Amino acid sequence: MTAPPSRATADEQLALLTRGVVDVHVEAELRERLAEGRPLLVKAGFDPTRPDLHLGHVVLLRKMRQFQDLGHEVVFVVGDFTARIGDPTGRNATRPVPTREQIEEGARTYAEQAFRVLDPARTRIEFNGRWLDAMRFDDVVRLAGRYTLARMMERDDFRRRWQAHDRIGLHELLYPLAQAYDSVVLRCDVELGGTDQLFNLLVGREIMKEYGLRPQIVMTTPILEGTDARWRDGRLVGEKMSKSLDNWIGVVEPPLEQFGKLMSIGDELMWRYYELLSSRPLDEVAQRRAACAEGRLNPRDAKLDLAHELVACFHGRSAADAAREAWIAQFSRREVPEQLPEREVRAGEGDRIRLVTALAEAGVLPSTSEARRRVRAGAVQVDGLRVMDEHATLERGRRYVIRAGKRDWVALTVR
RNA sequence: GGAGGGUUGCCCGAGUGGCCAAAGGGAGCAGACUGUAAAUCUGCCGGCGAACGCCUACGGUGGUUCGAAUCCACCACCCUCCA
Repeated sequence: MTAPPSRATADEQLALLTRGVVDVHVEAELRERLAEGRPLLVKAGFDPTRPDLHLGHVVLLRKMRQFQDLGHEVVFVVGDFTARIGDPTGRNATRPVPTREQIEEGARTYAEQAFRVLDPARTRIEFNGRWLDAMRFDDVVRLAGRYTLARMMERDDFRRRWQAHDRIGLHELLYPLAQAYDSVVLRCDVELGGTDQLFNLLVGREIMKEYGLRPQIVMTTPILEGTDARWRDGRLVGEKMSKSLDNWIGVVEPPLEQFGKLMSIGDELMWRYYELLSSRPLDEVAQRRAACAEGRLNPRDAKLDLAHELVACFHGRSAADAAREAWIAQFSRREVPEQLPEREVRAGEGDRIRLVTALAEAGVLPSTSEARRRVRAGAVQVDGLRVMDEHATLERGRRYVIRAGKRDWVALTVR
């Protein structure tokens, strides 16, 4: 991570903090506050119903970490209140409301993951239910009176739905206010969020002014593209990273898993990840990119460095070293992986078992049909020899090393 | 309250009584090539079975029929128009 230039000037800090940031409202105010030389209170909110942090969240967490390294204090606000009230978009109305225990559990694992990036010593965790639960209806009405419908309808999402005559629940108008109120209670200097949060963050500014406070500075970070983003017509095209789209890399996934996923992203996406996730200086990234374009640097090697840096961030340097070595051995040199899952299956009649049955029973592949397909496709090797016969059998008492596809390996003993 | 349209496999979407495990596309998987990148080509793409085949599947339930994704009834949900 970034080394703490403890005595950085306001301008030096500003340069660092605005890297990879889409919007700053208002930059002059940020410089002003940095110049005050005191630790600023920096807030970011998280939804505790999705307790799996991935690289998309890391973009924001890294920005928070930068603030910490410069001596500022970060508040990690868990939106437990919002989670209990329900889904703000009203889209999945049937989604079960999580229990208190689930939310607390989610928040706990959330923090645990976040601390792979954040500095625990400079992080405060707050549940917004602490103050929102205590509000009475008249408090809410008074809060609502501080904002207007016209301003609320400036939000893209609301305006579009209004024009399309789609349903907009009145409670939805309250969510931005609740989030803004968090800032009032905490007296934030800065609030961070993804670009999709811009509107809500700006409401925070307005409401703070209404309460006679200095408005928070708002900074937004880009939404990270998922691992399946591709280069089309001269630009990067892809959905945002999310677990449900299965284009994610989790913060707590095993090192080799992370390493492998990073190595299989497209080249263009690599530069995006370099920019938003790496702590290498931007001009160095630019140099590497140019070197790749001119053929002086193999993009694969640039990707190896990126994967190593990120895995080291989440799991430590030695785990990253091991992951890199294992990856090169298995996928570049095509060797048998060092750590094979050991499985056992029972032989049937004649002291034998069919290969396809064994693969399914051992849980290597989801079904014998899938195993059959792979065998027919020539994807299966037993002890280094390709097996194309779907009727092939294995013998009792032996241990086989089986490859059932690019990444499905097993050491299988027949009992 | 009235009229009409829709609900198909992971997604989109064709299919209006047997030839439908269901066209086509996308995604995905595997193989070749390679840098486990992209692009490209090939194959696969519900489950079980050595195999003839069997089972499950076209919103839900029930019915008509030798036979239904396709026809009928009721129910649920979504959309459009009228009031």
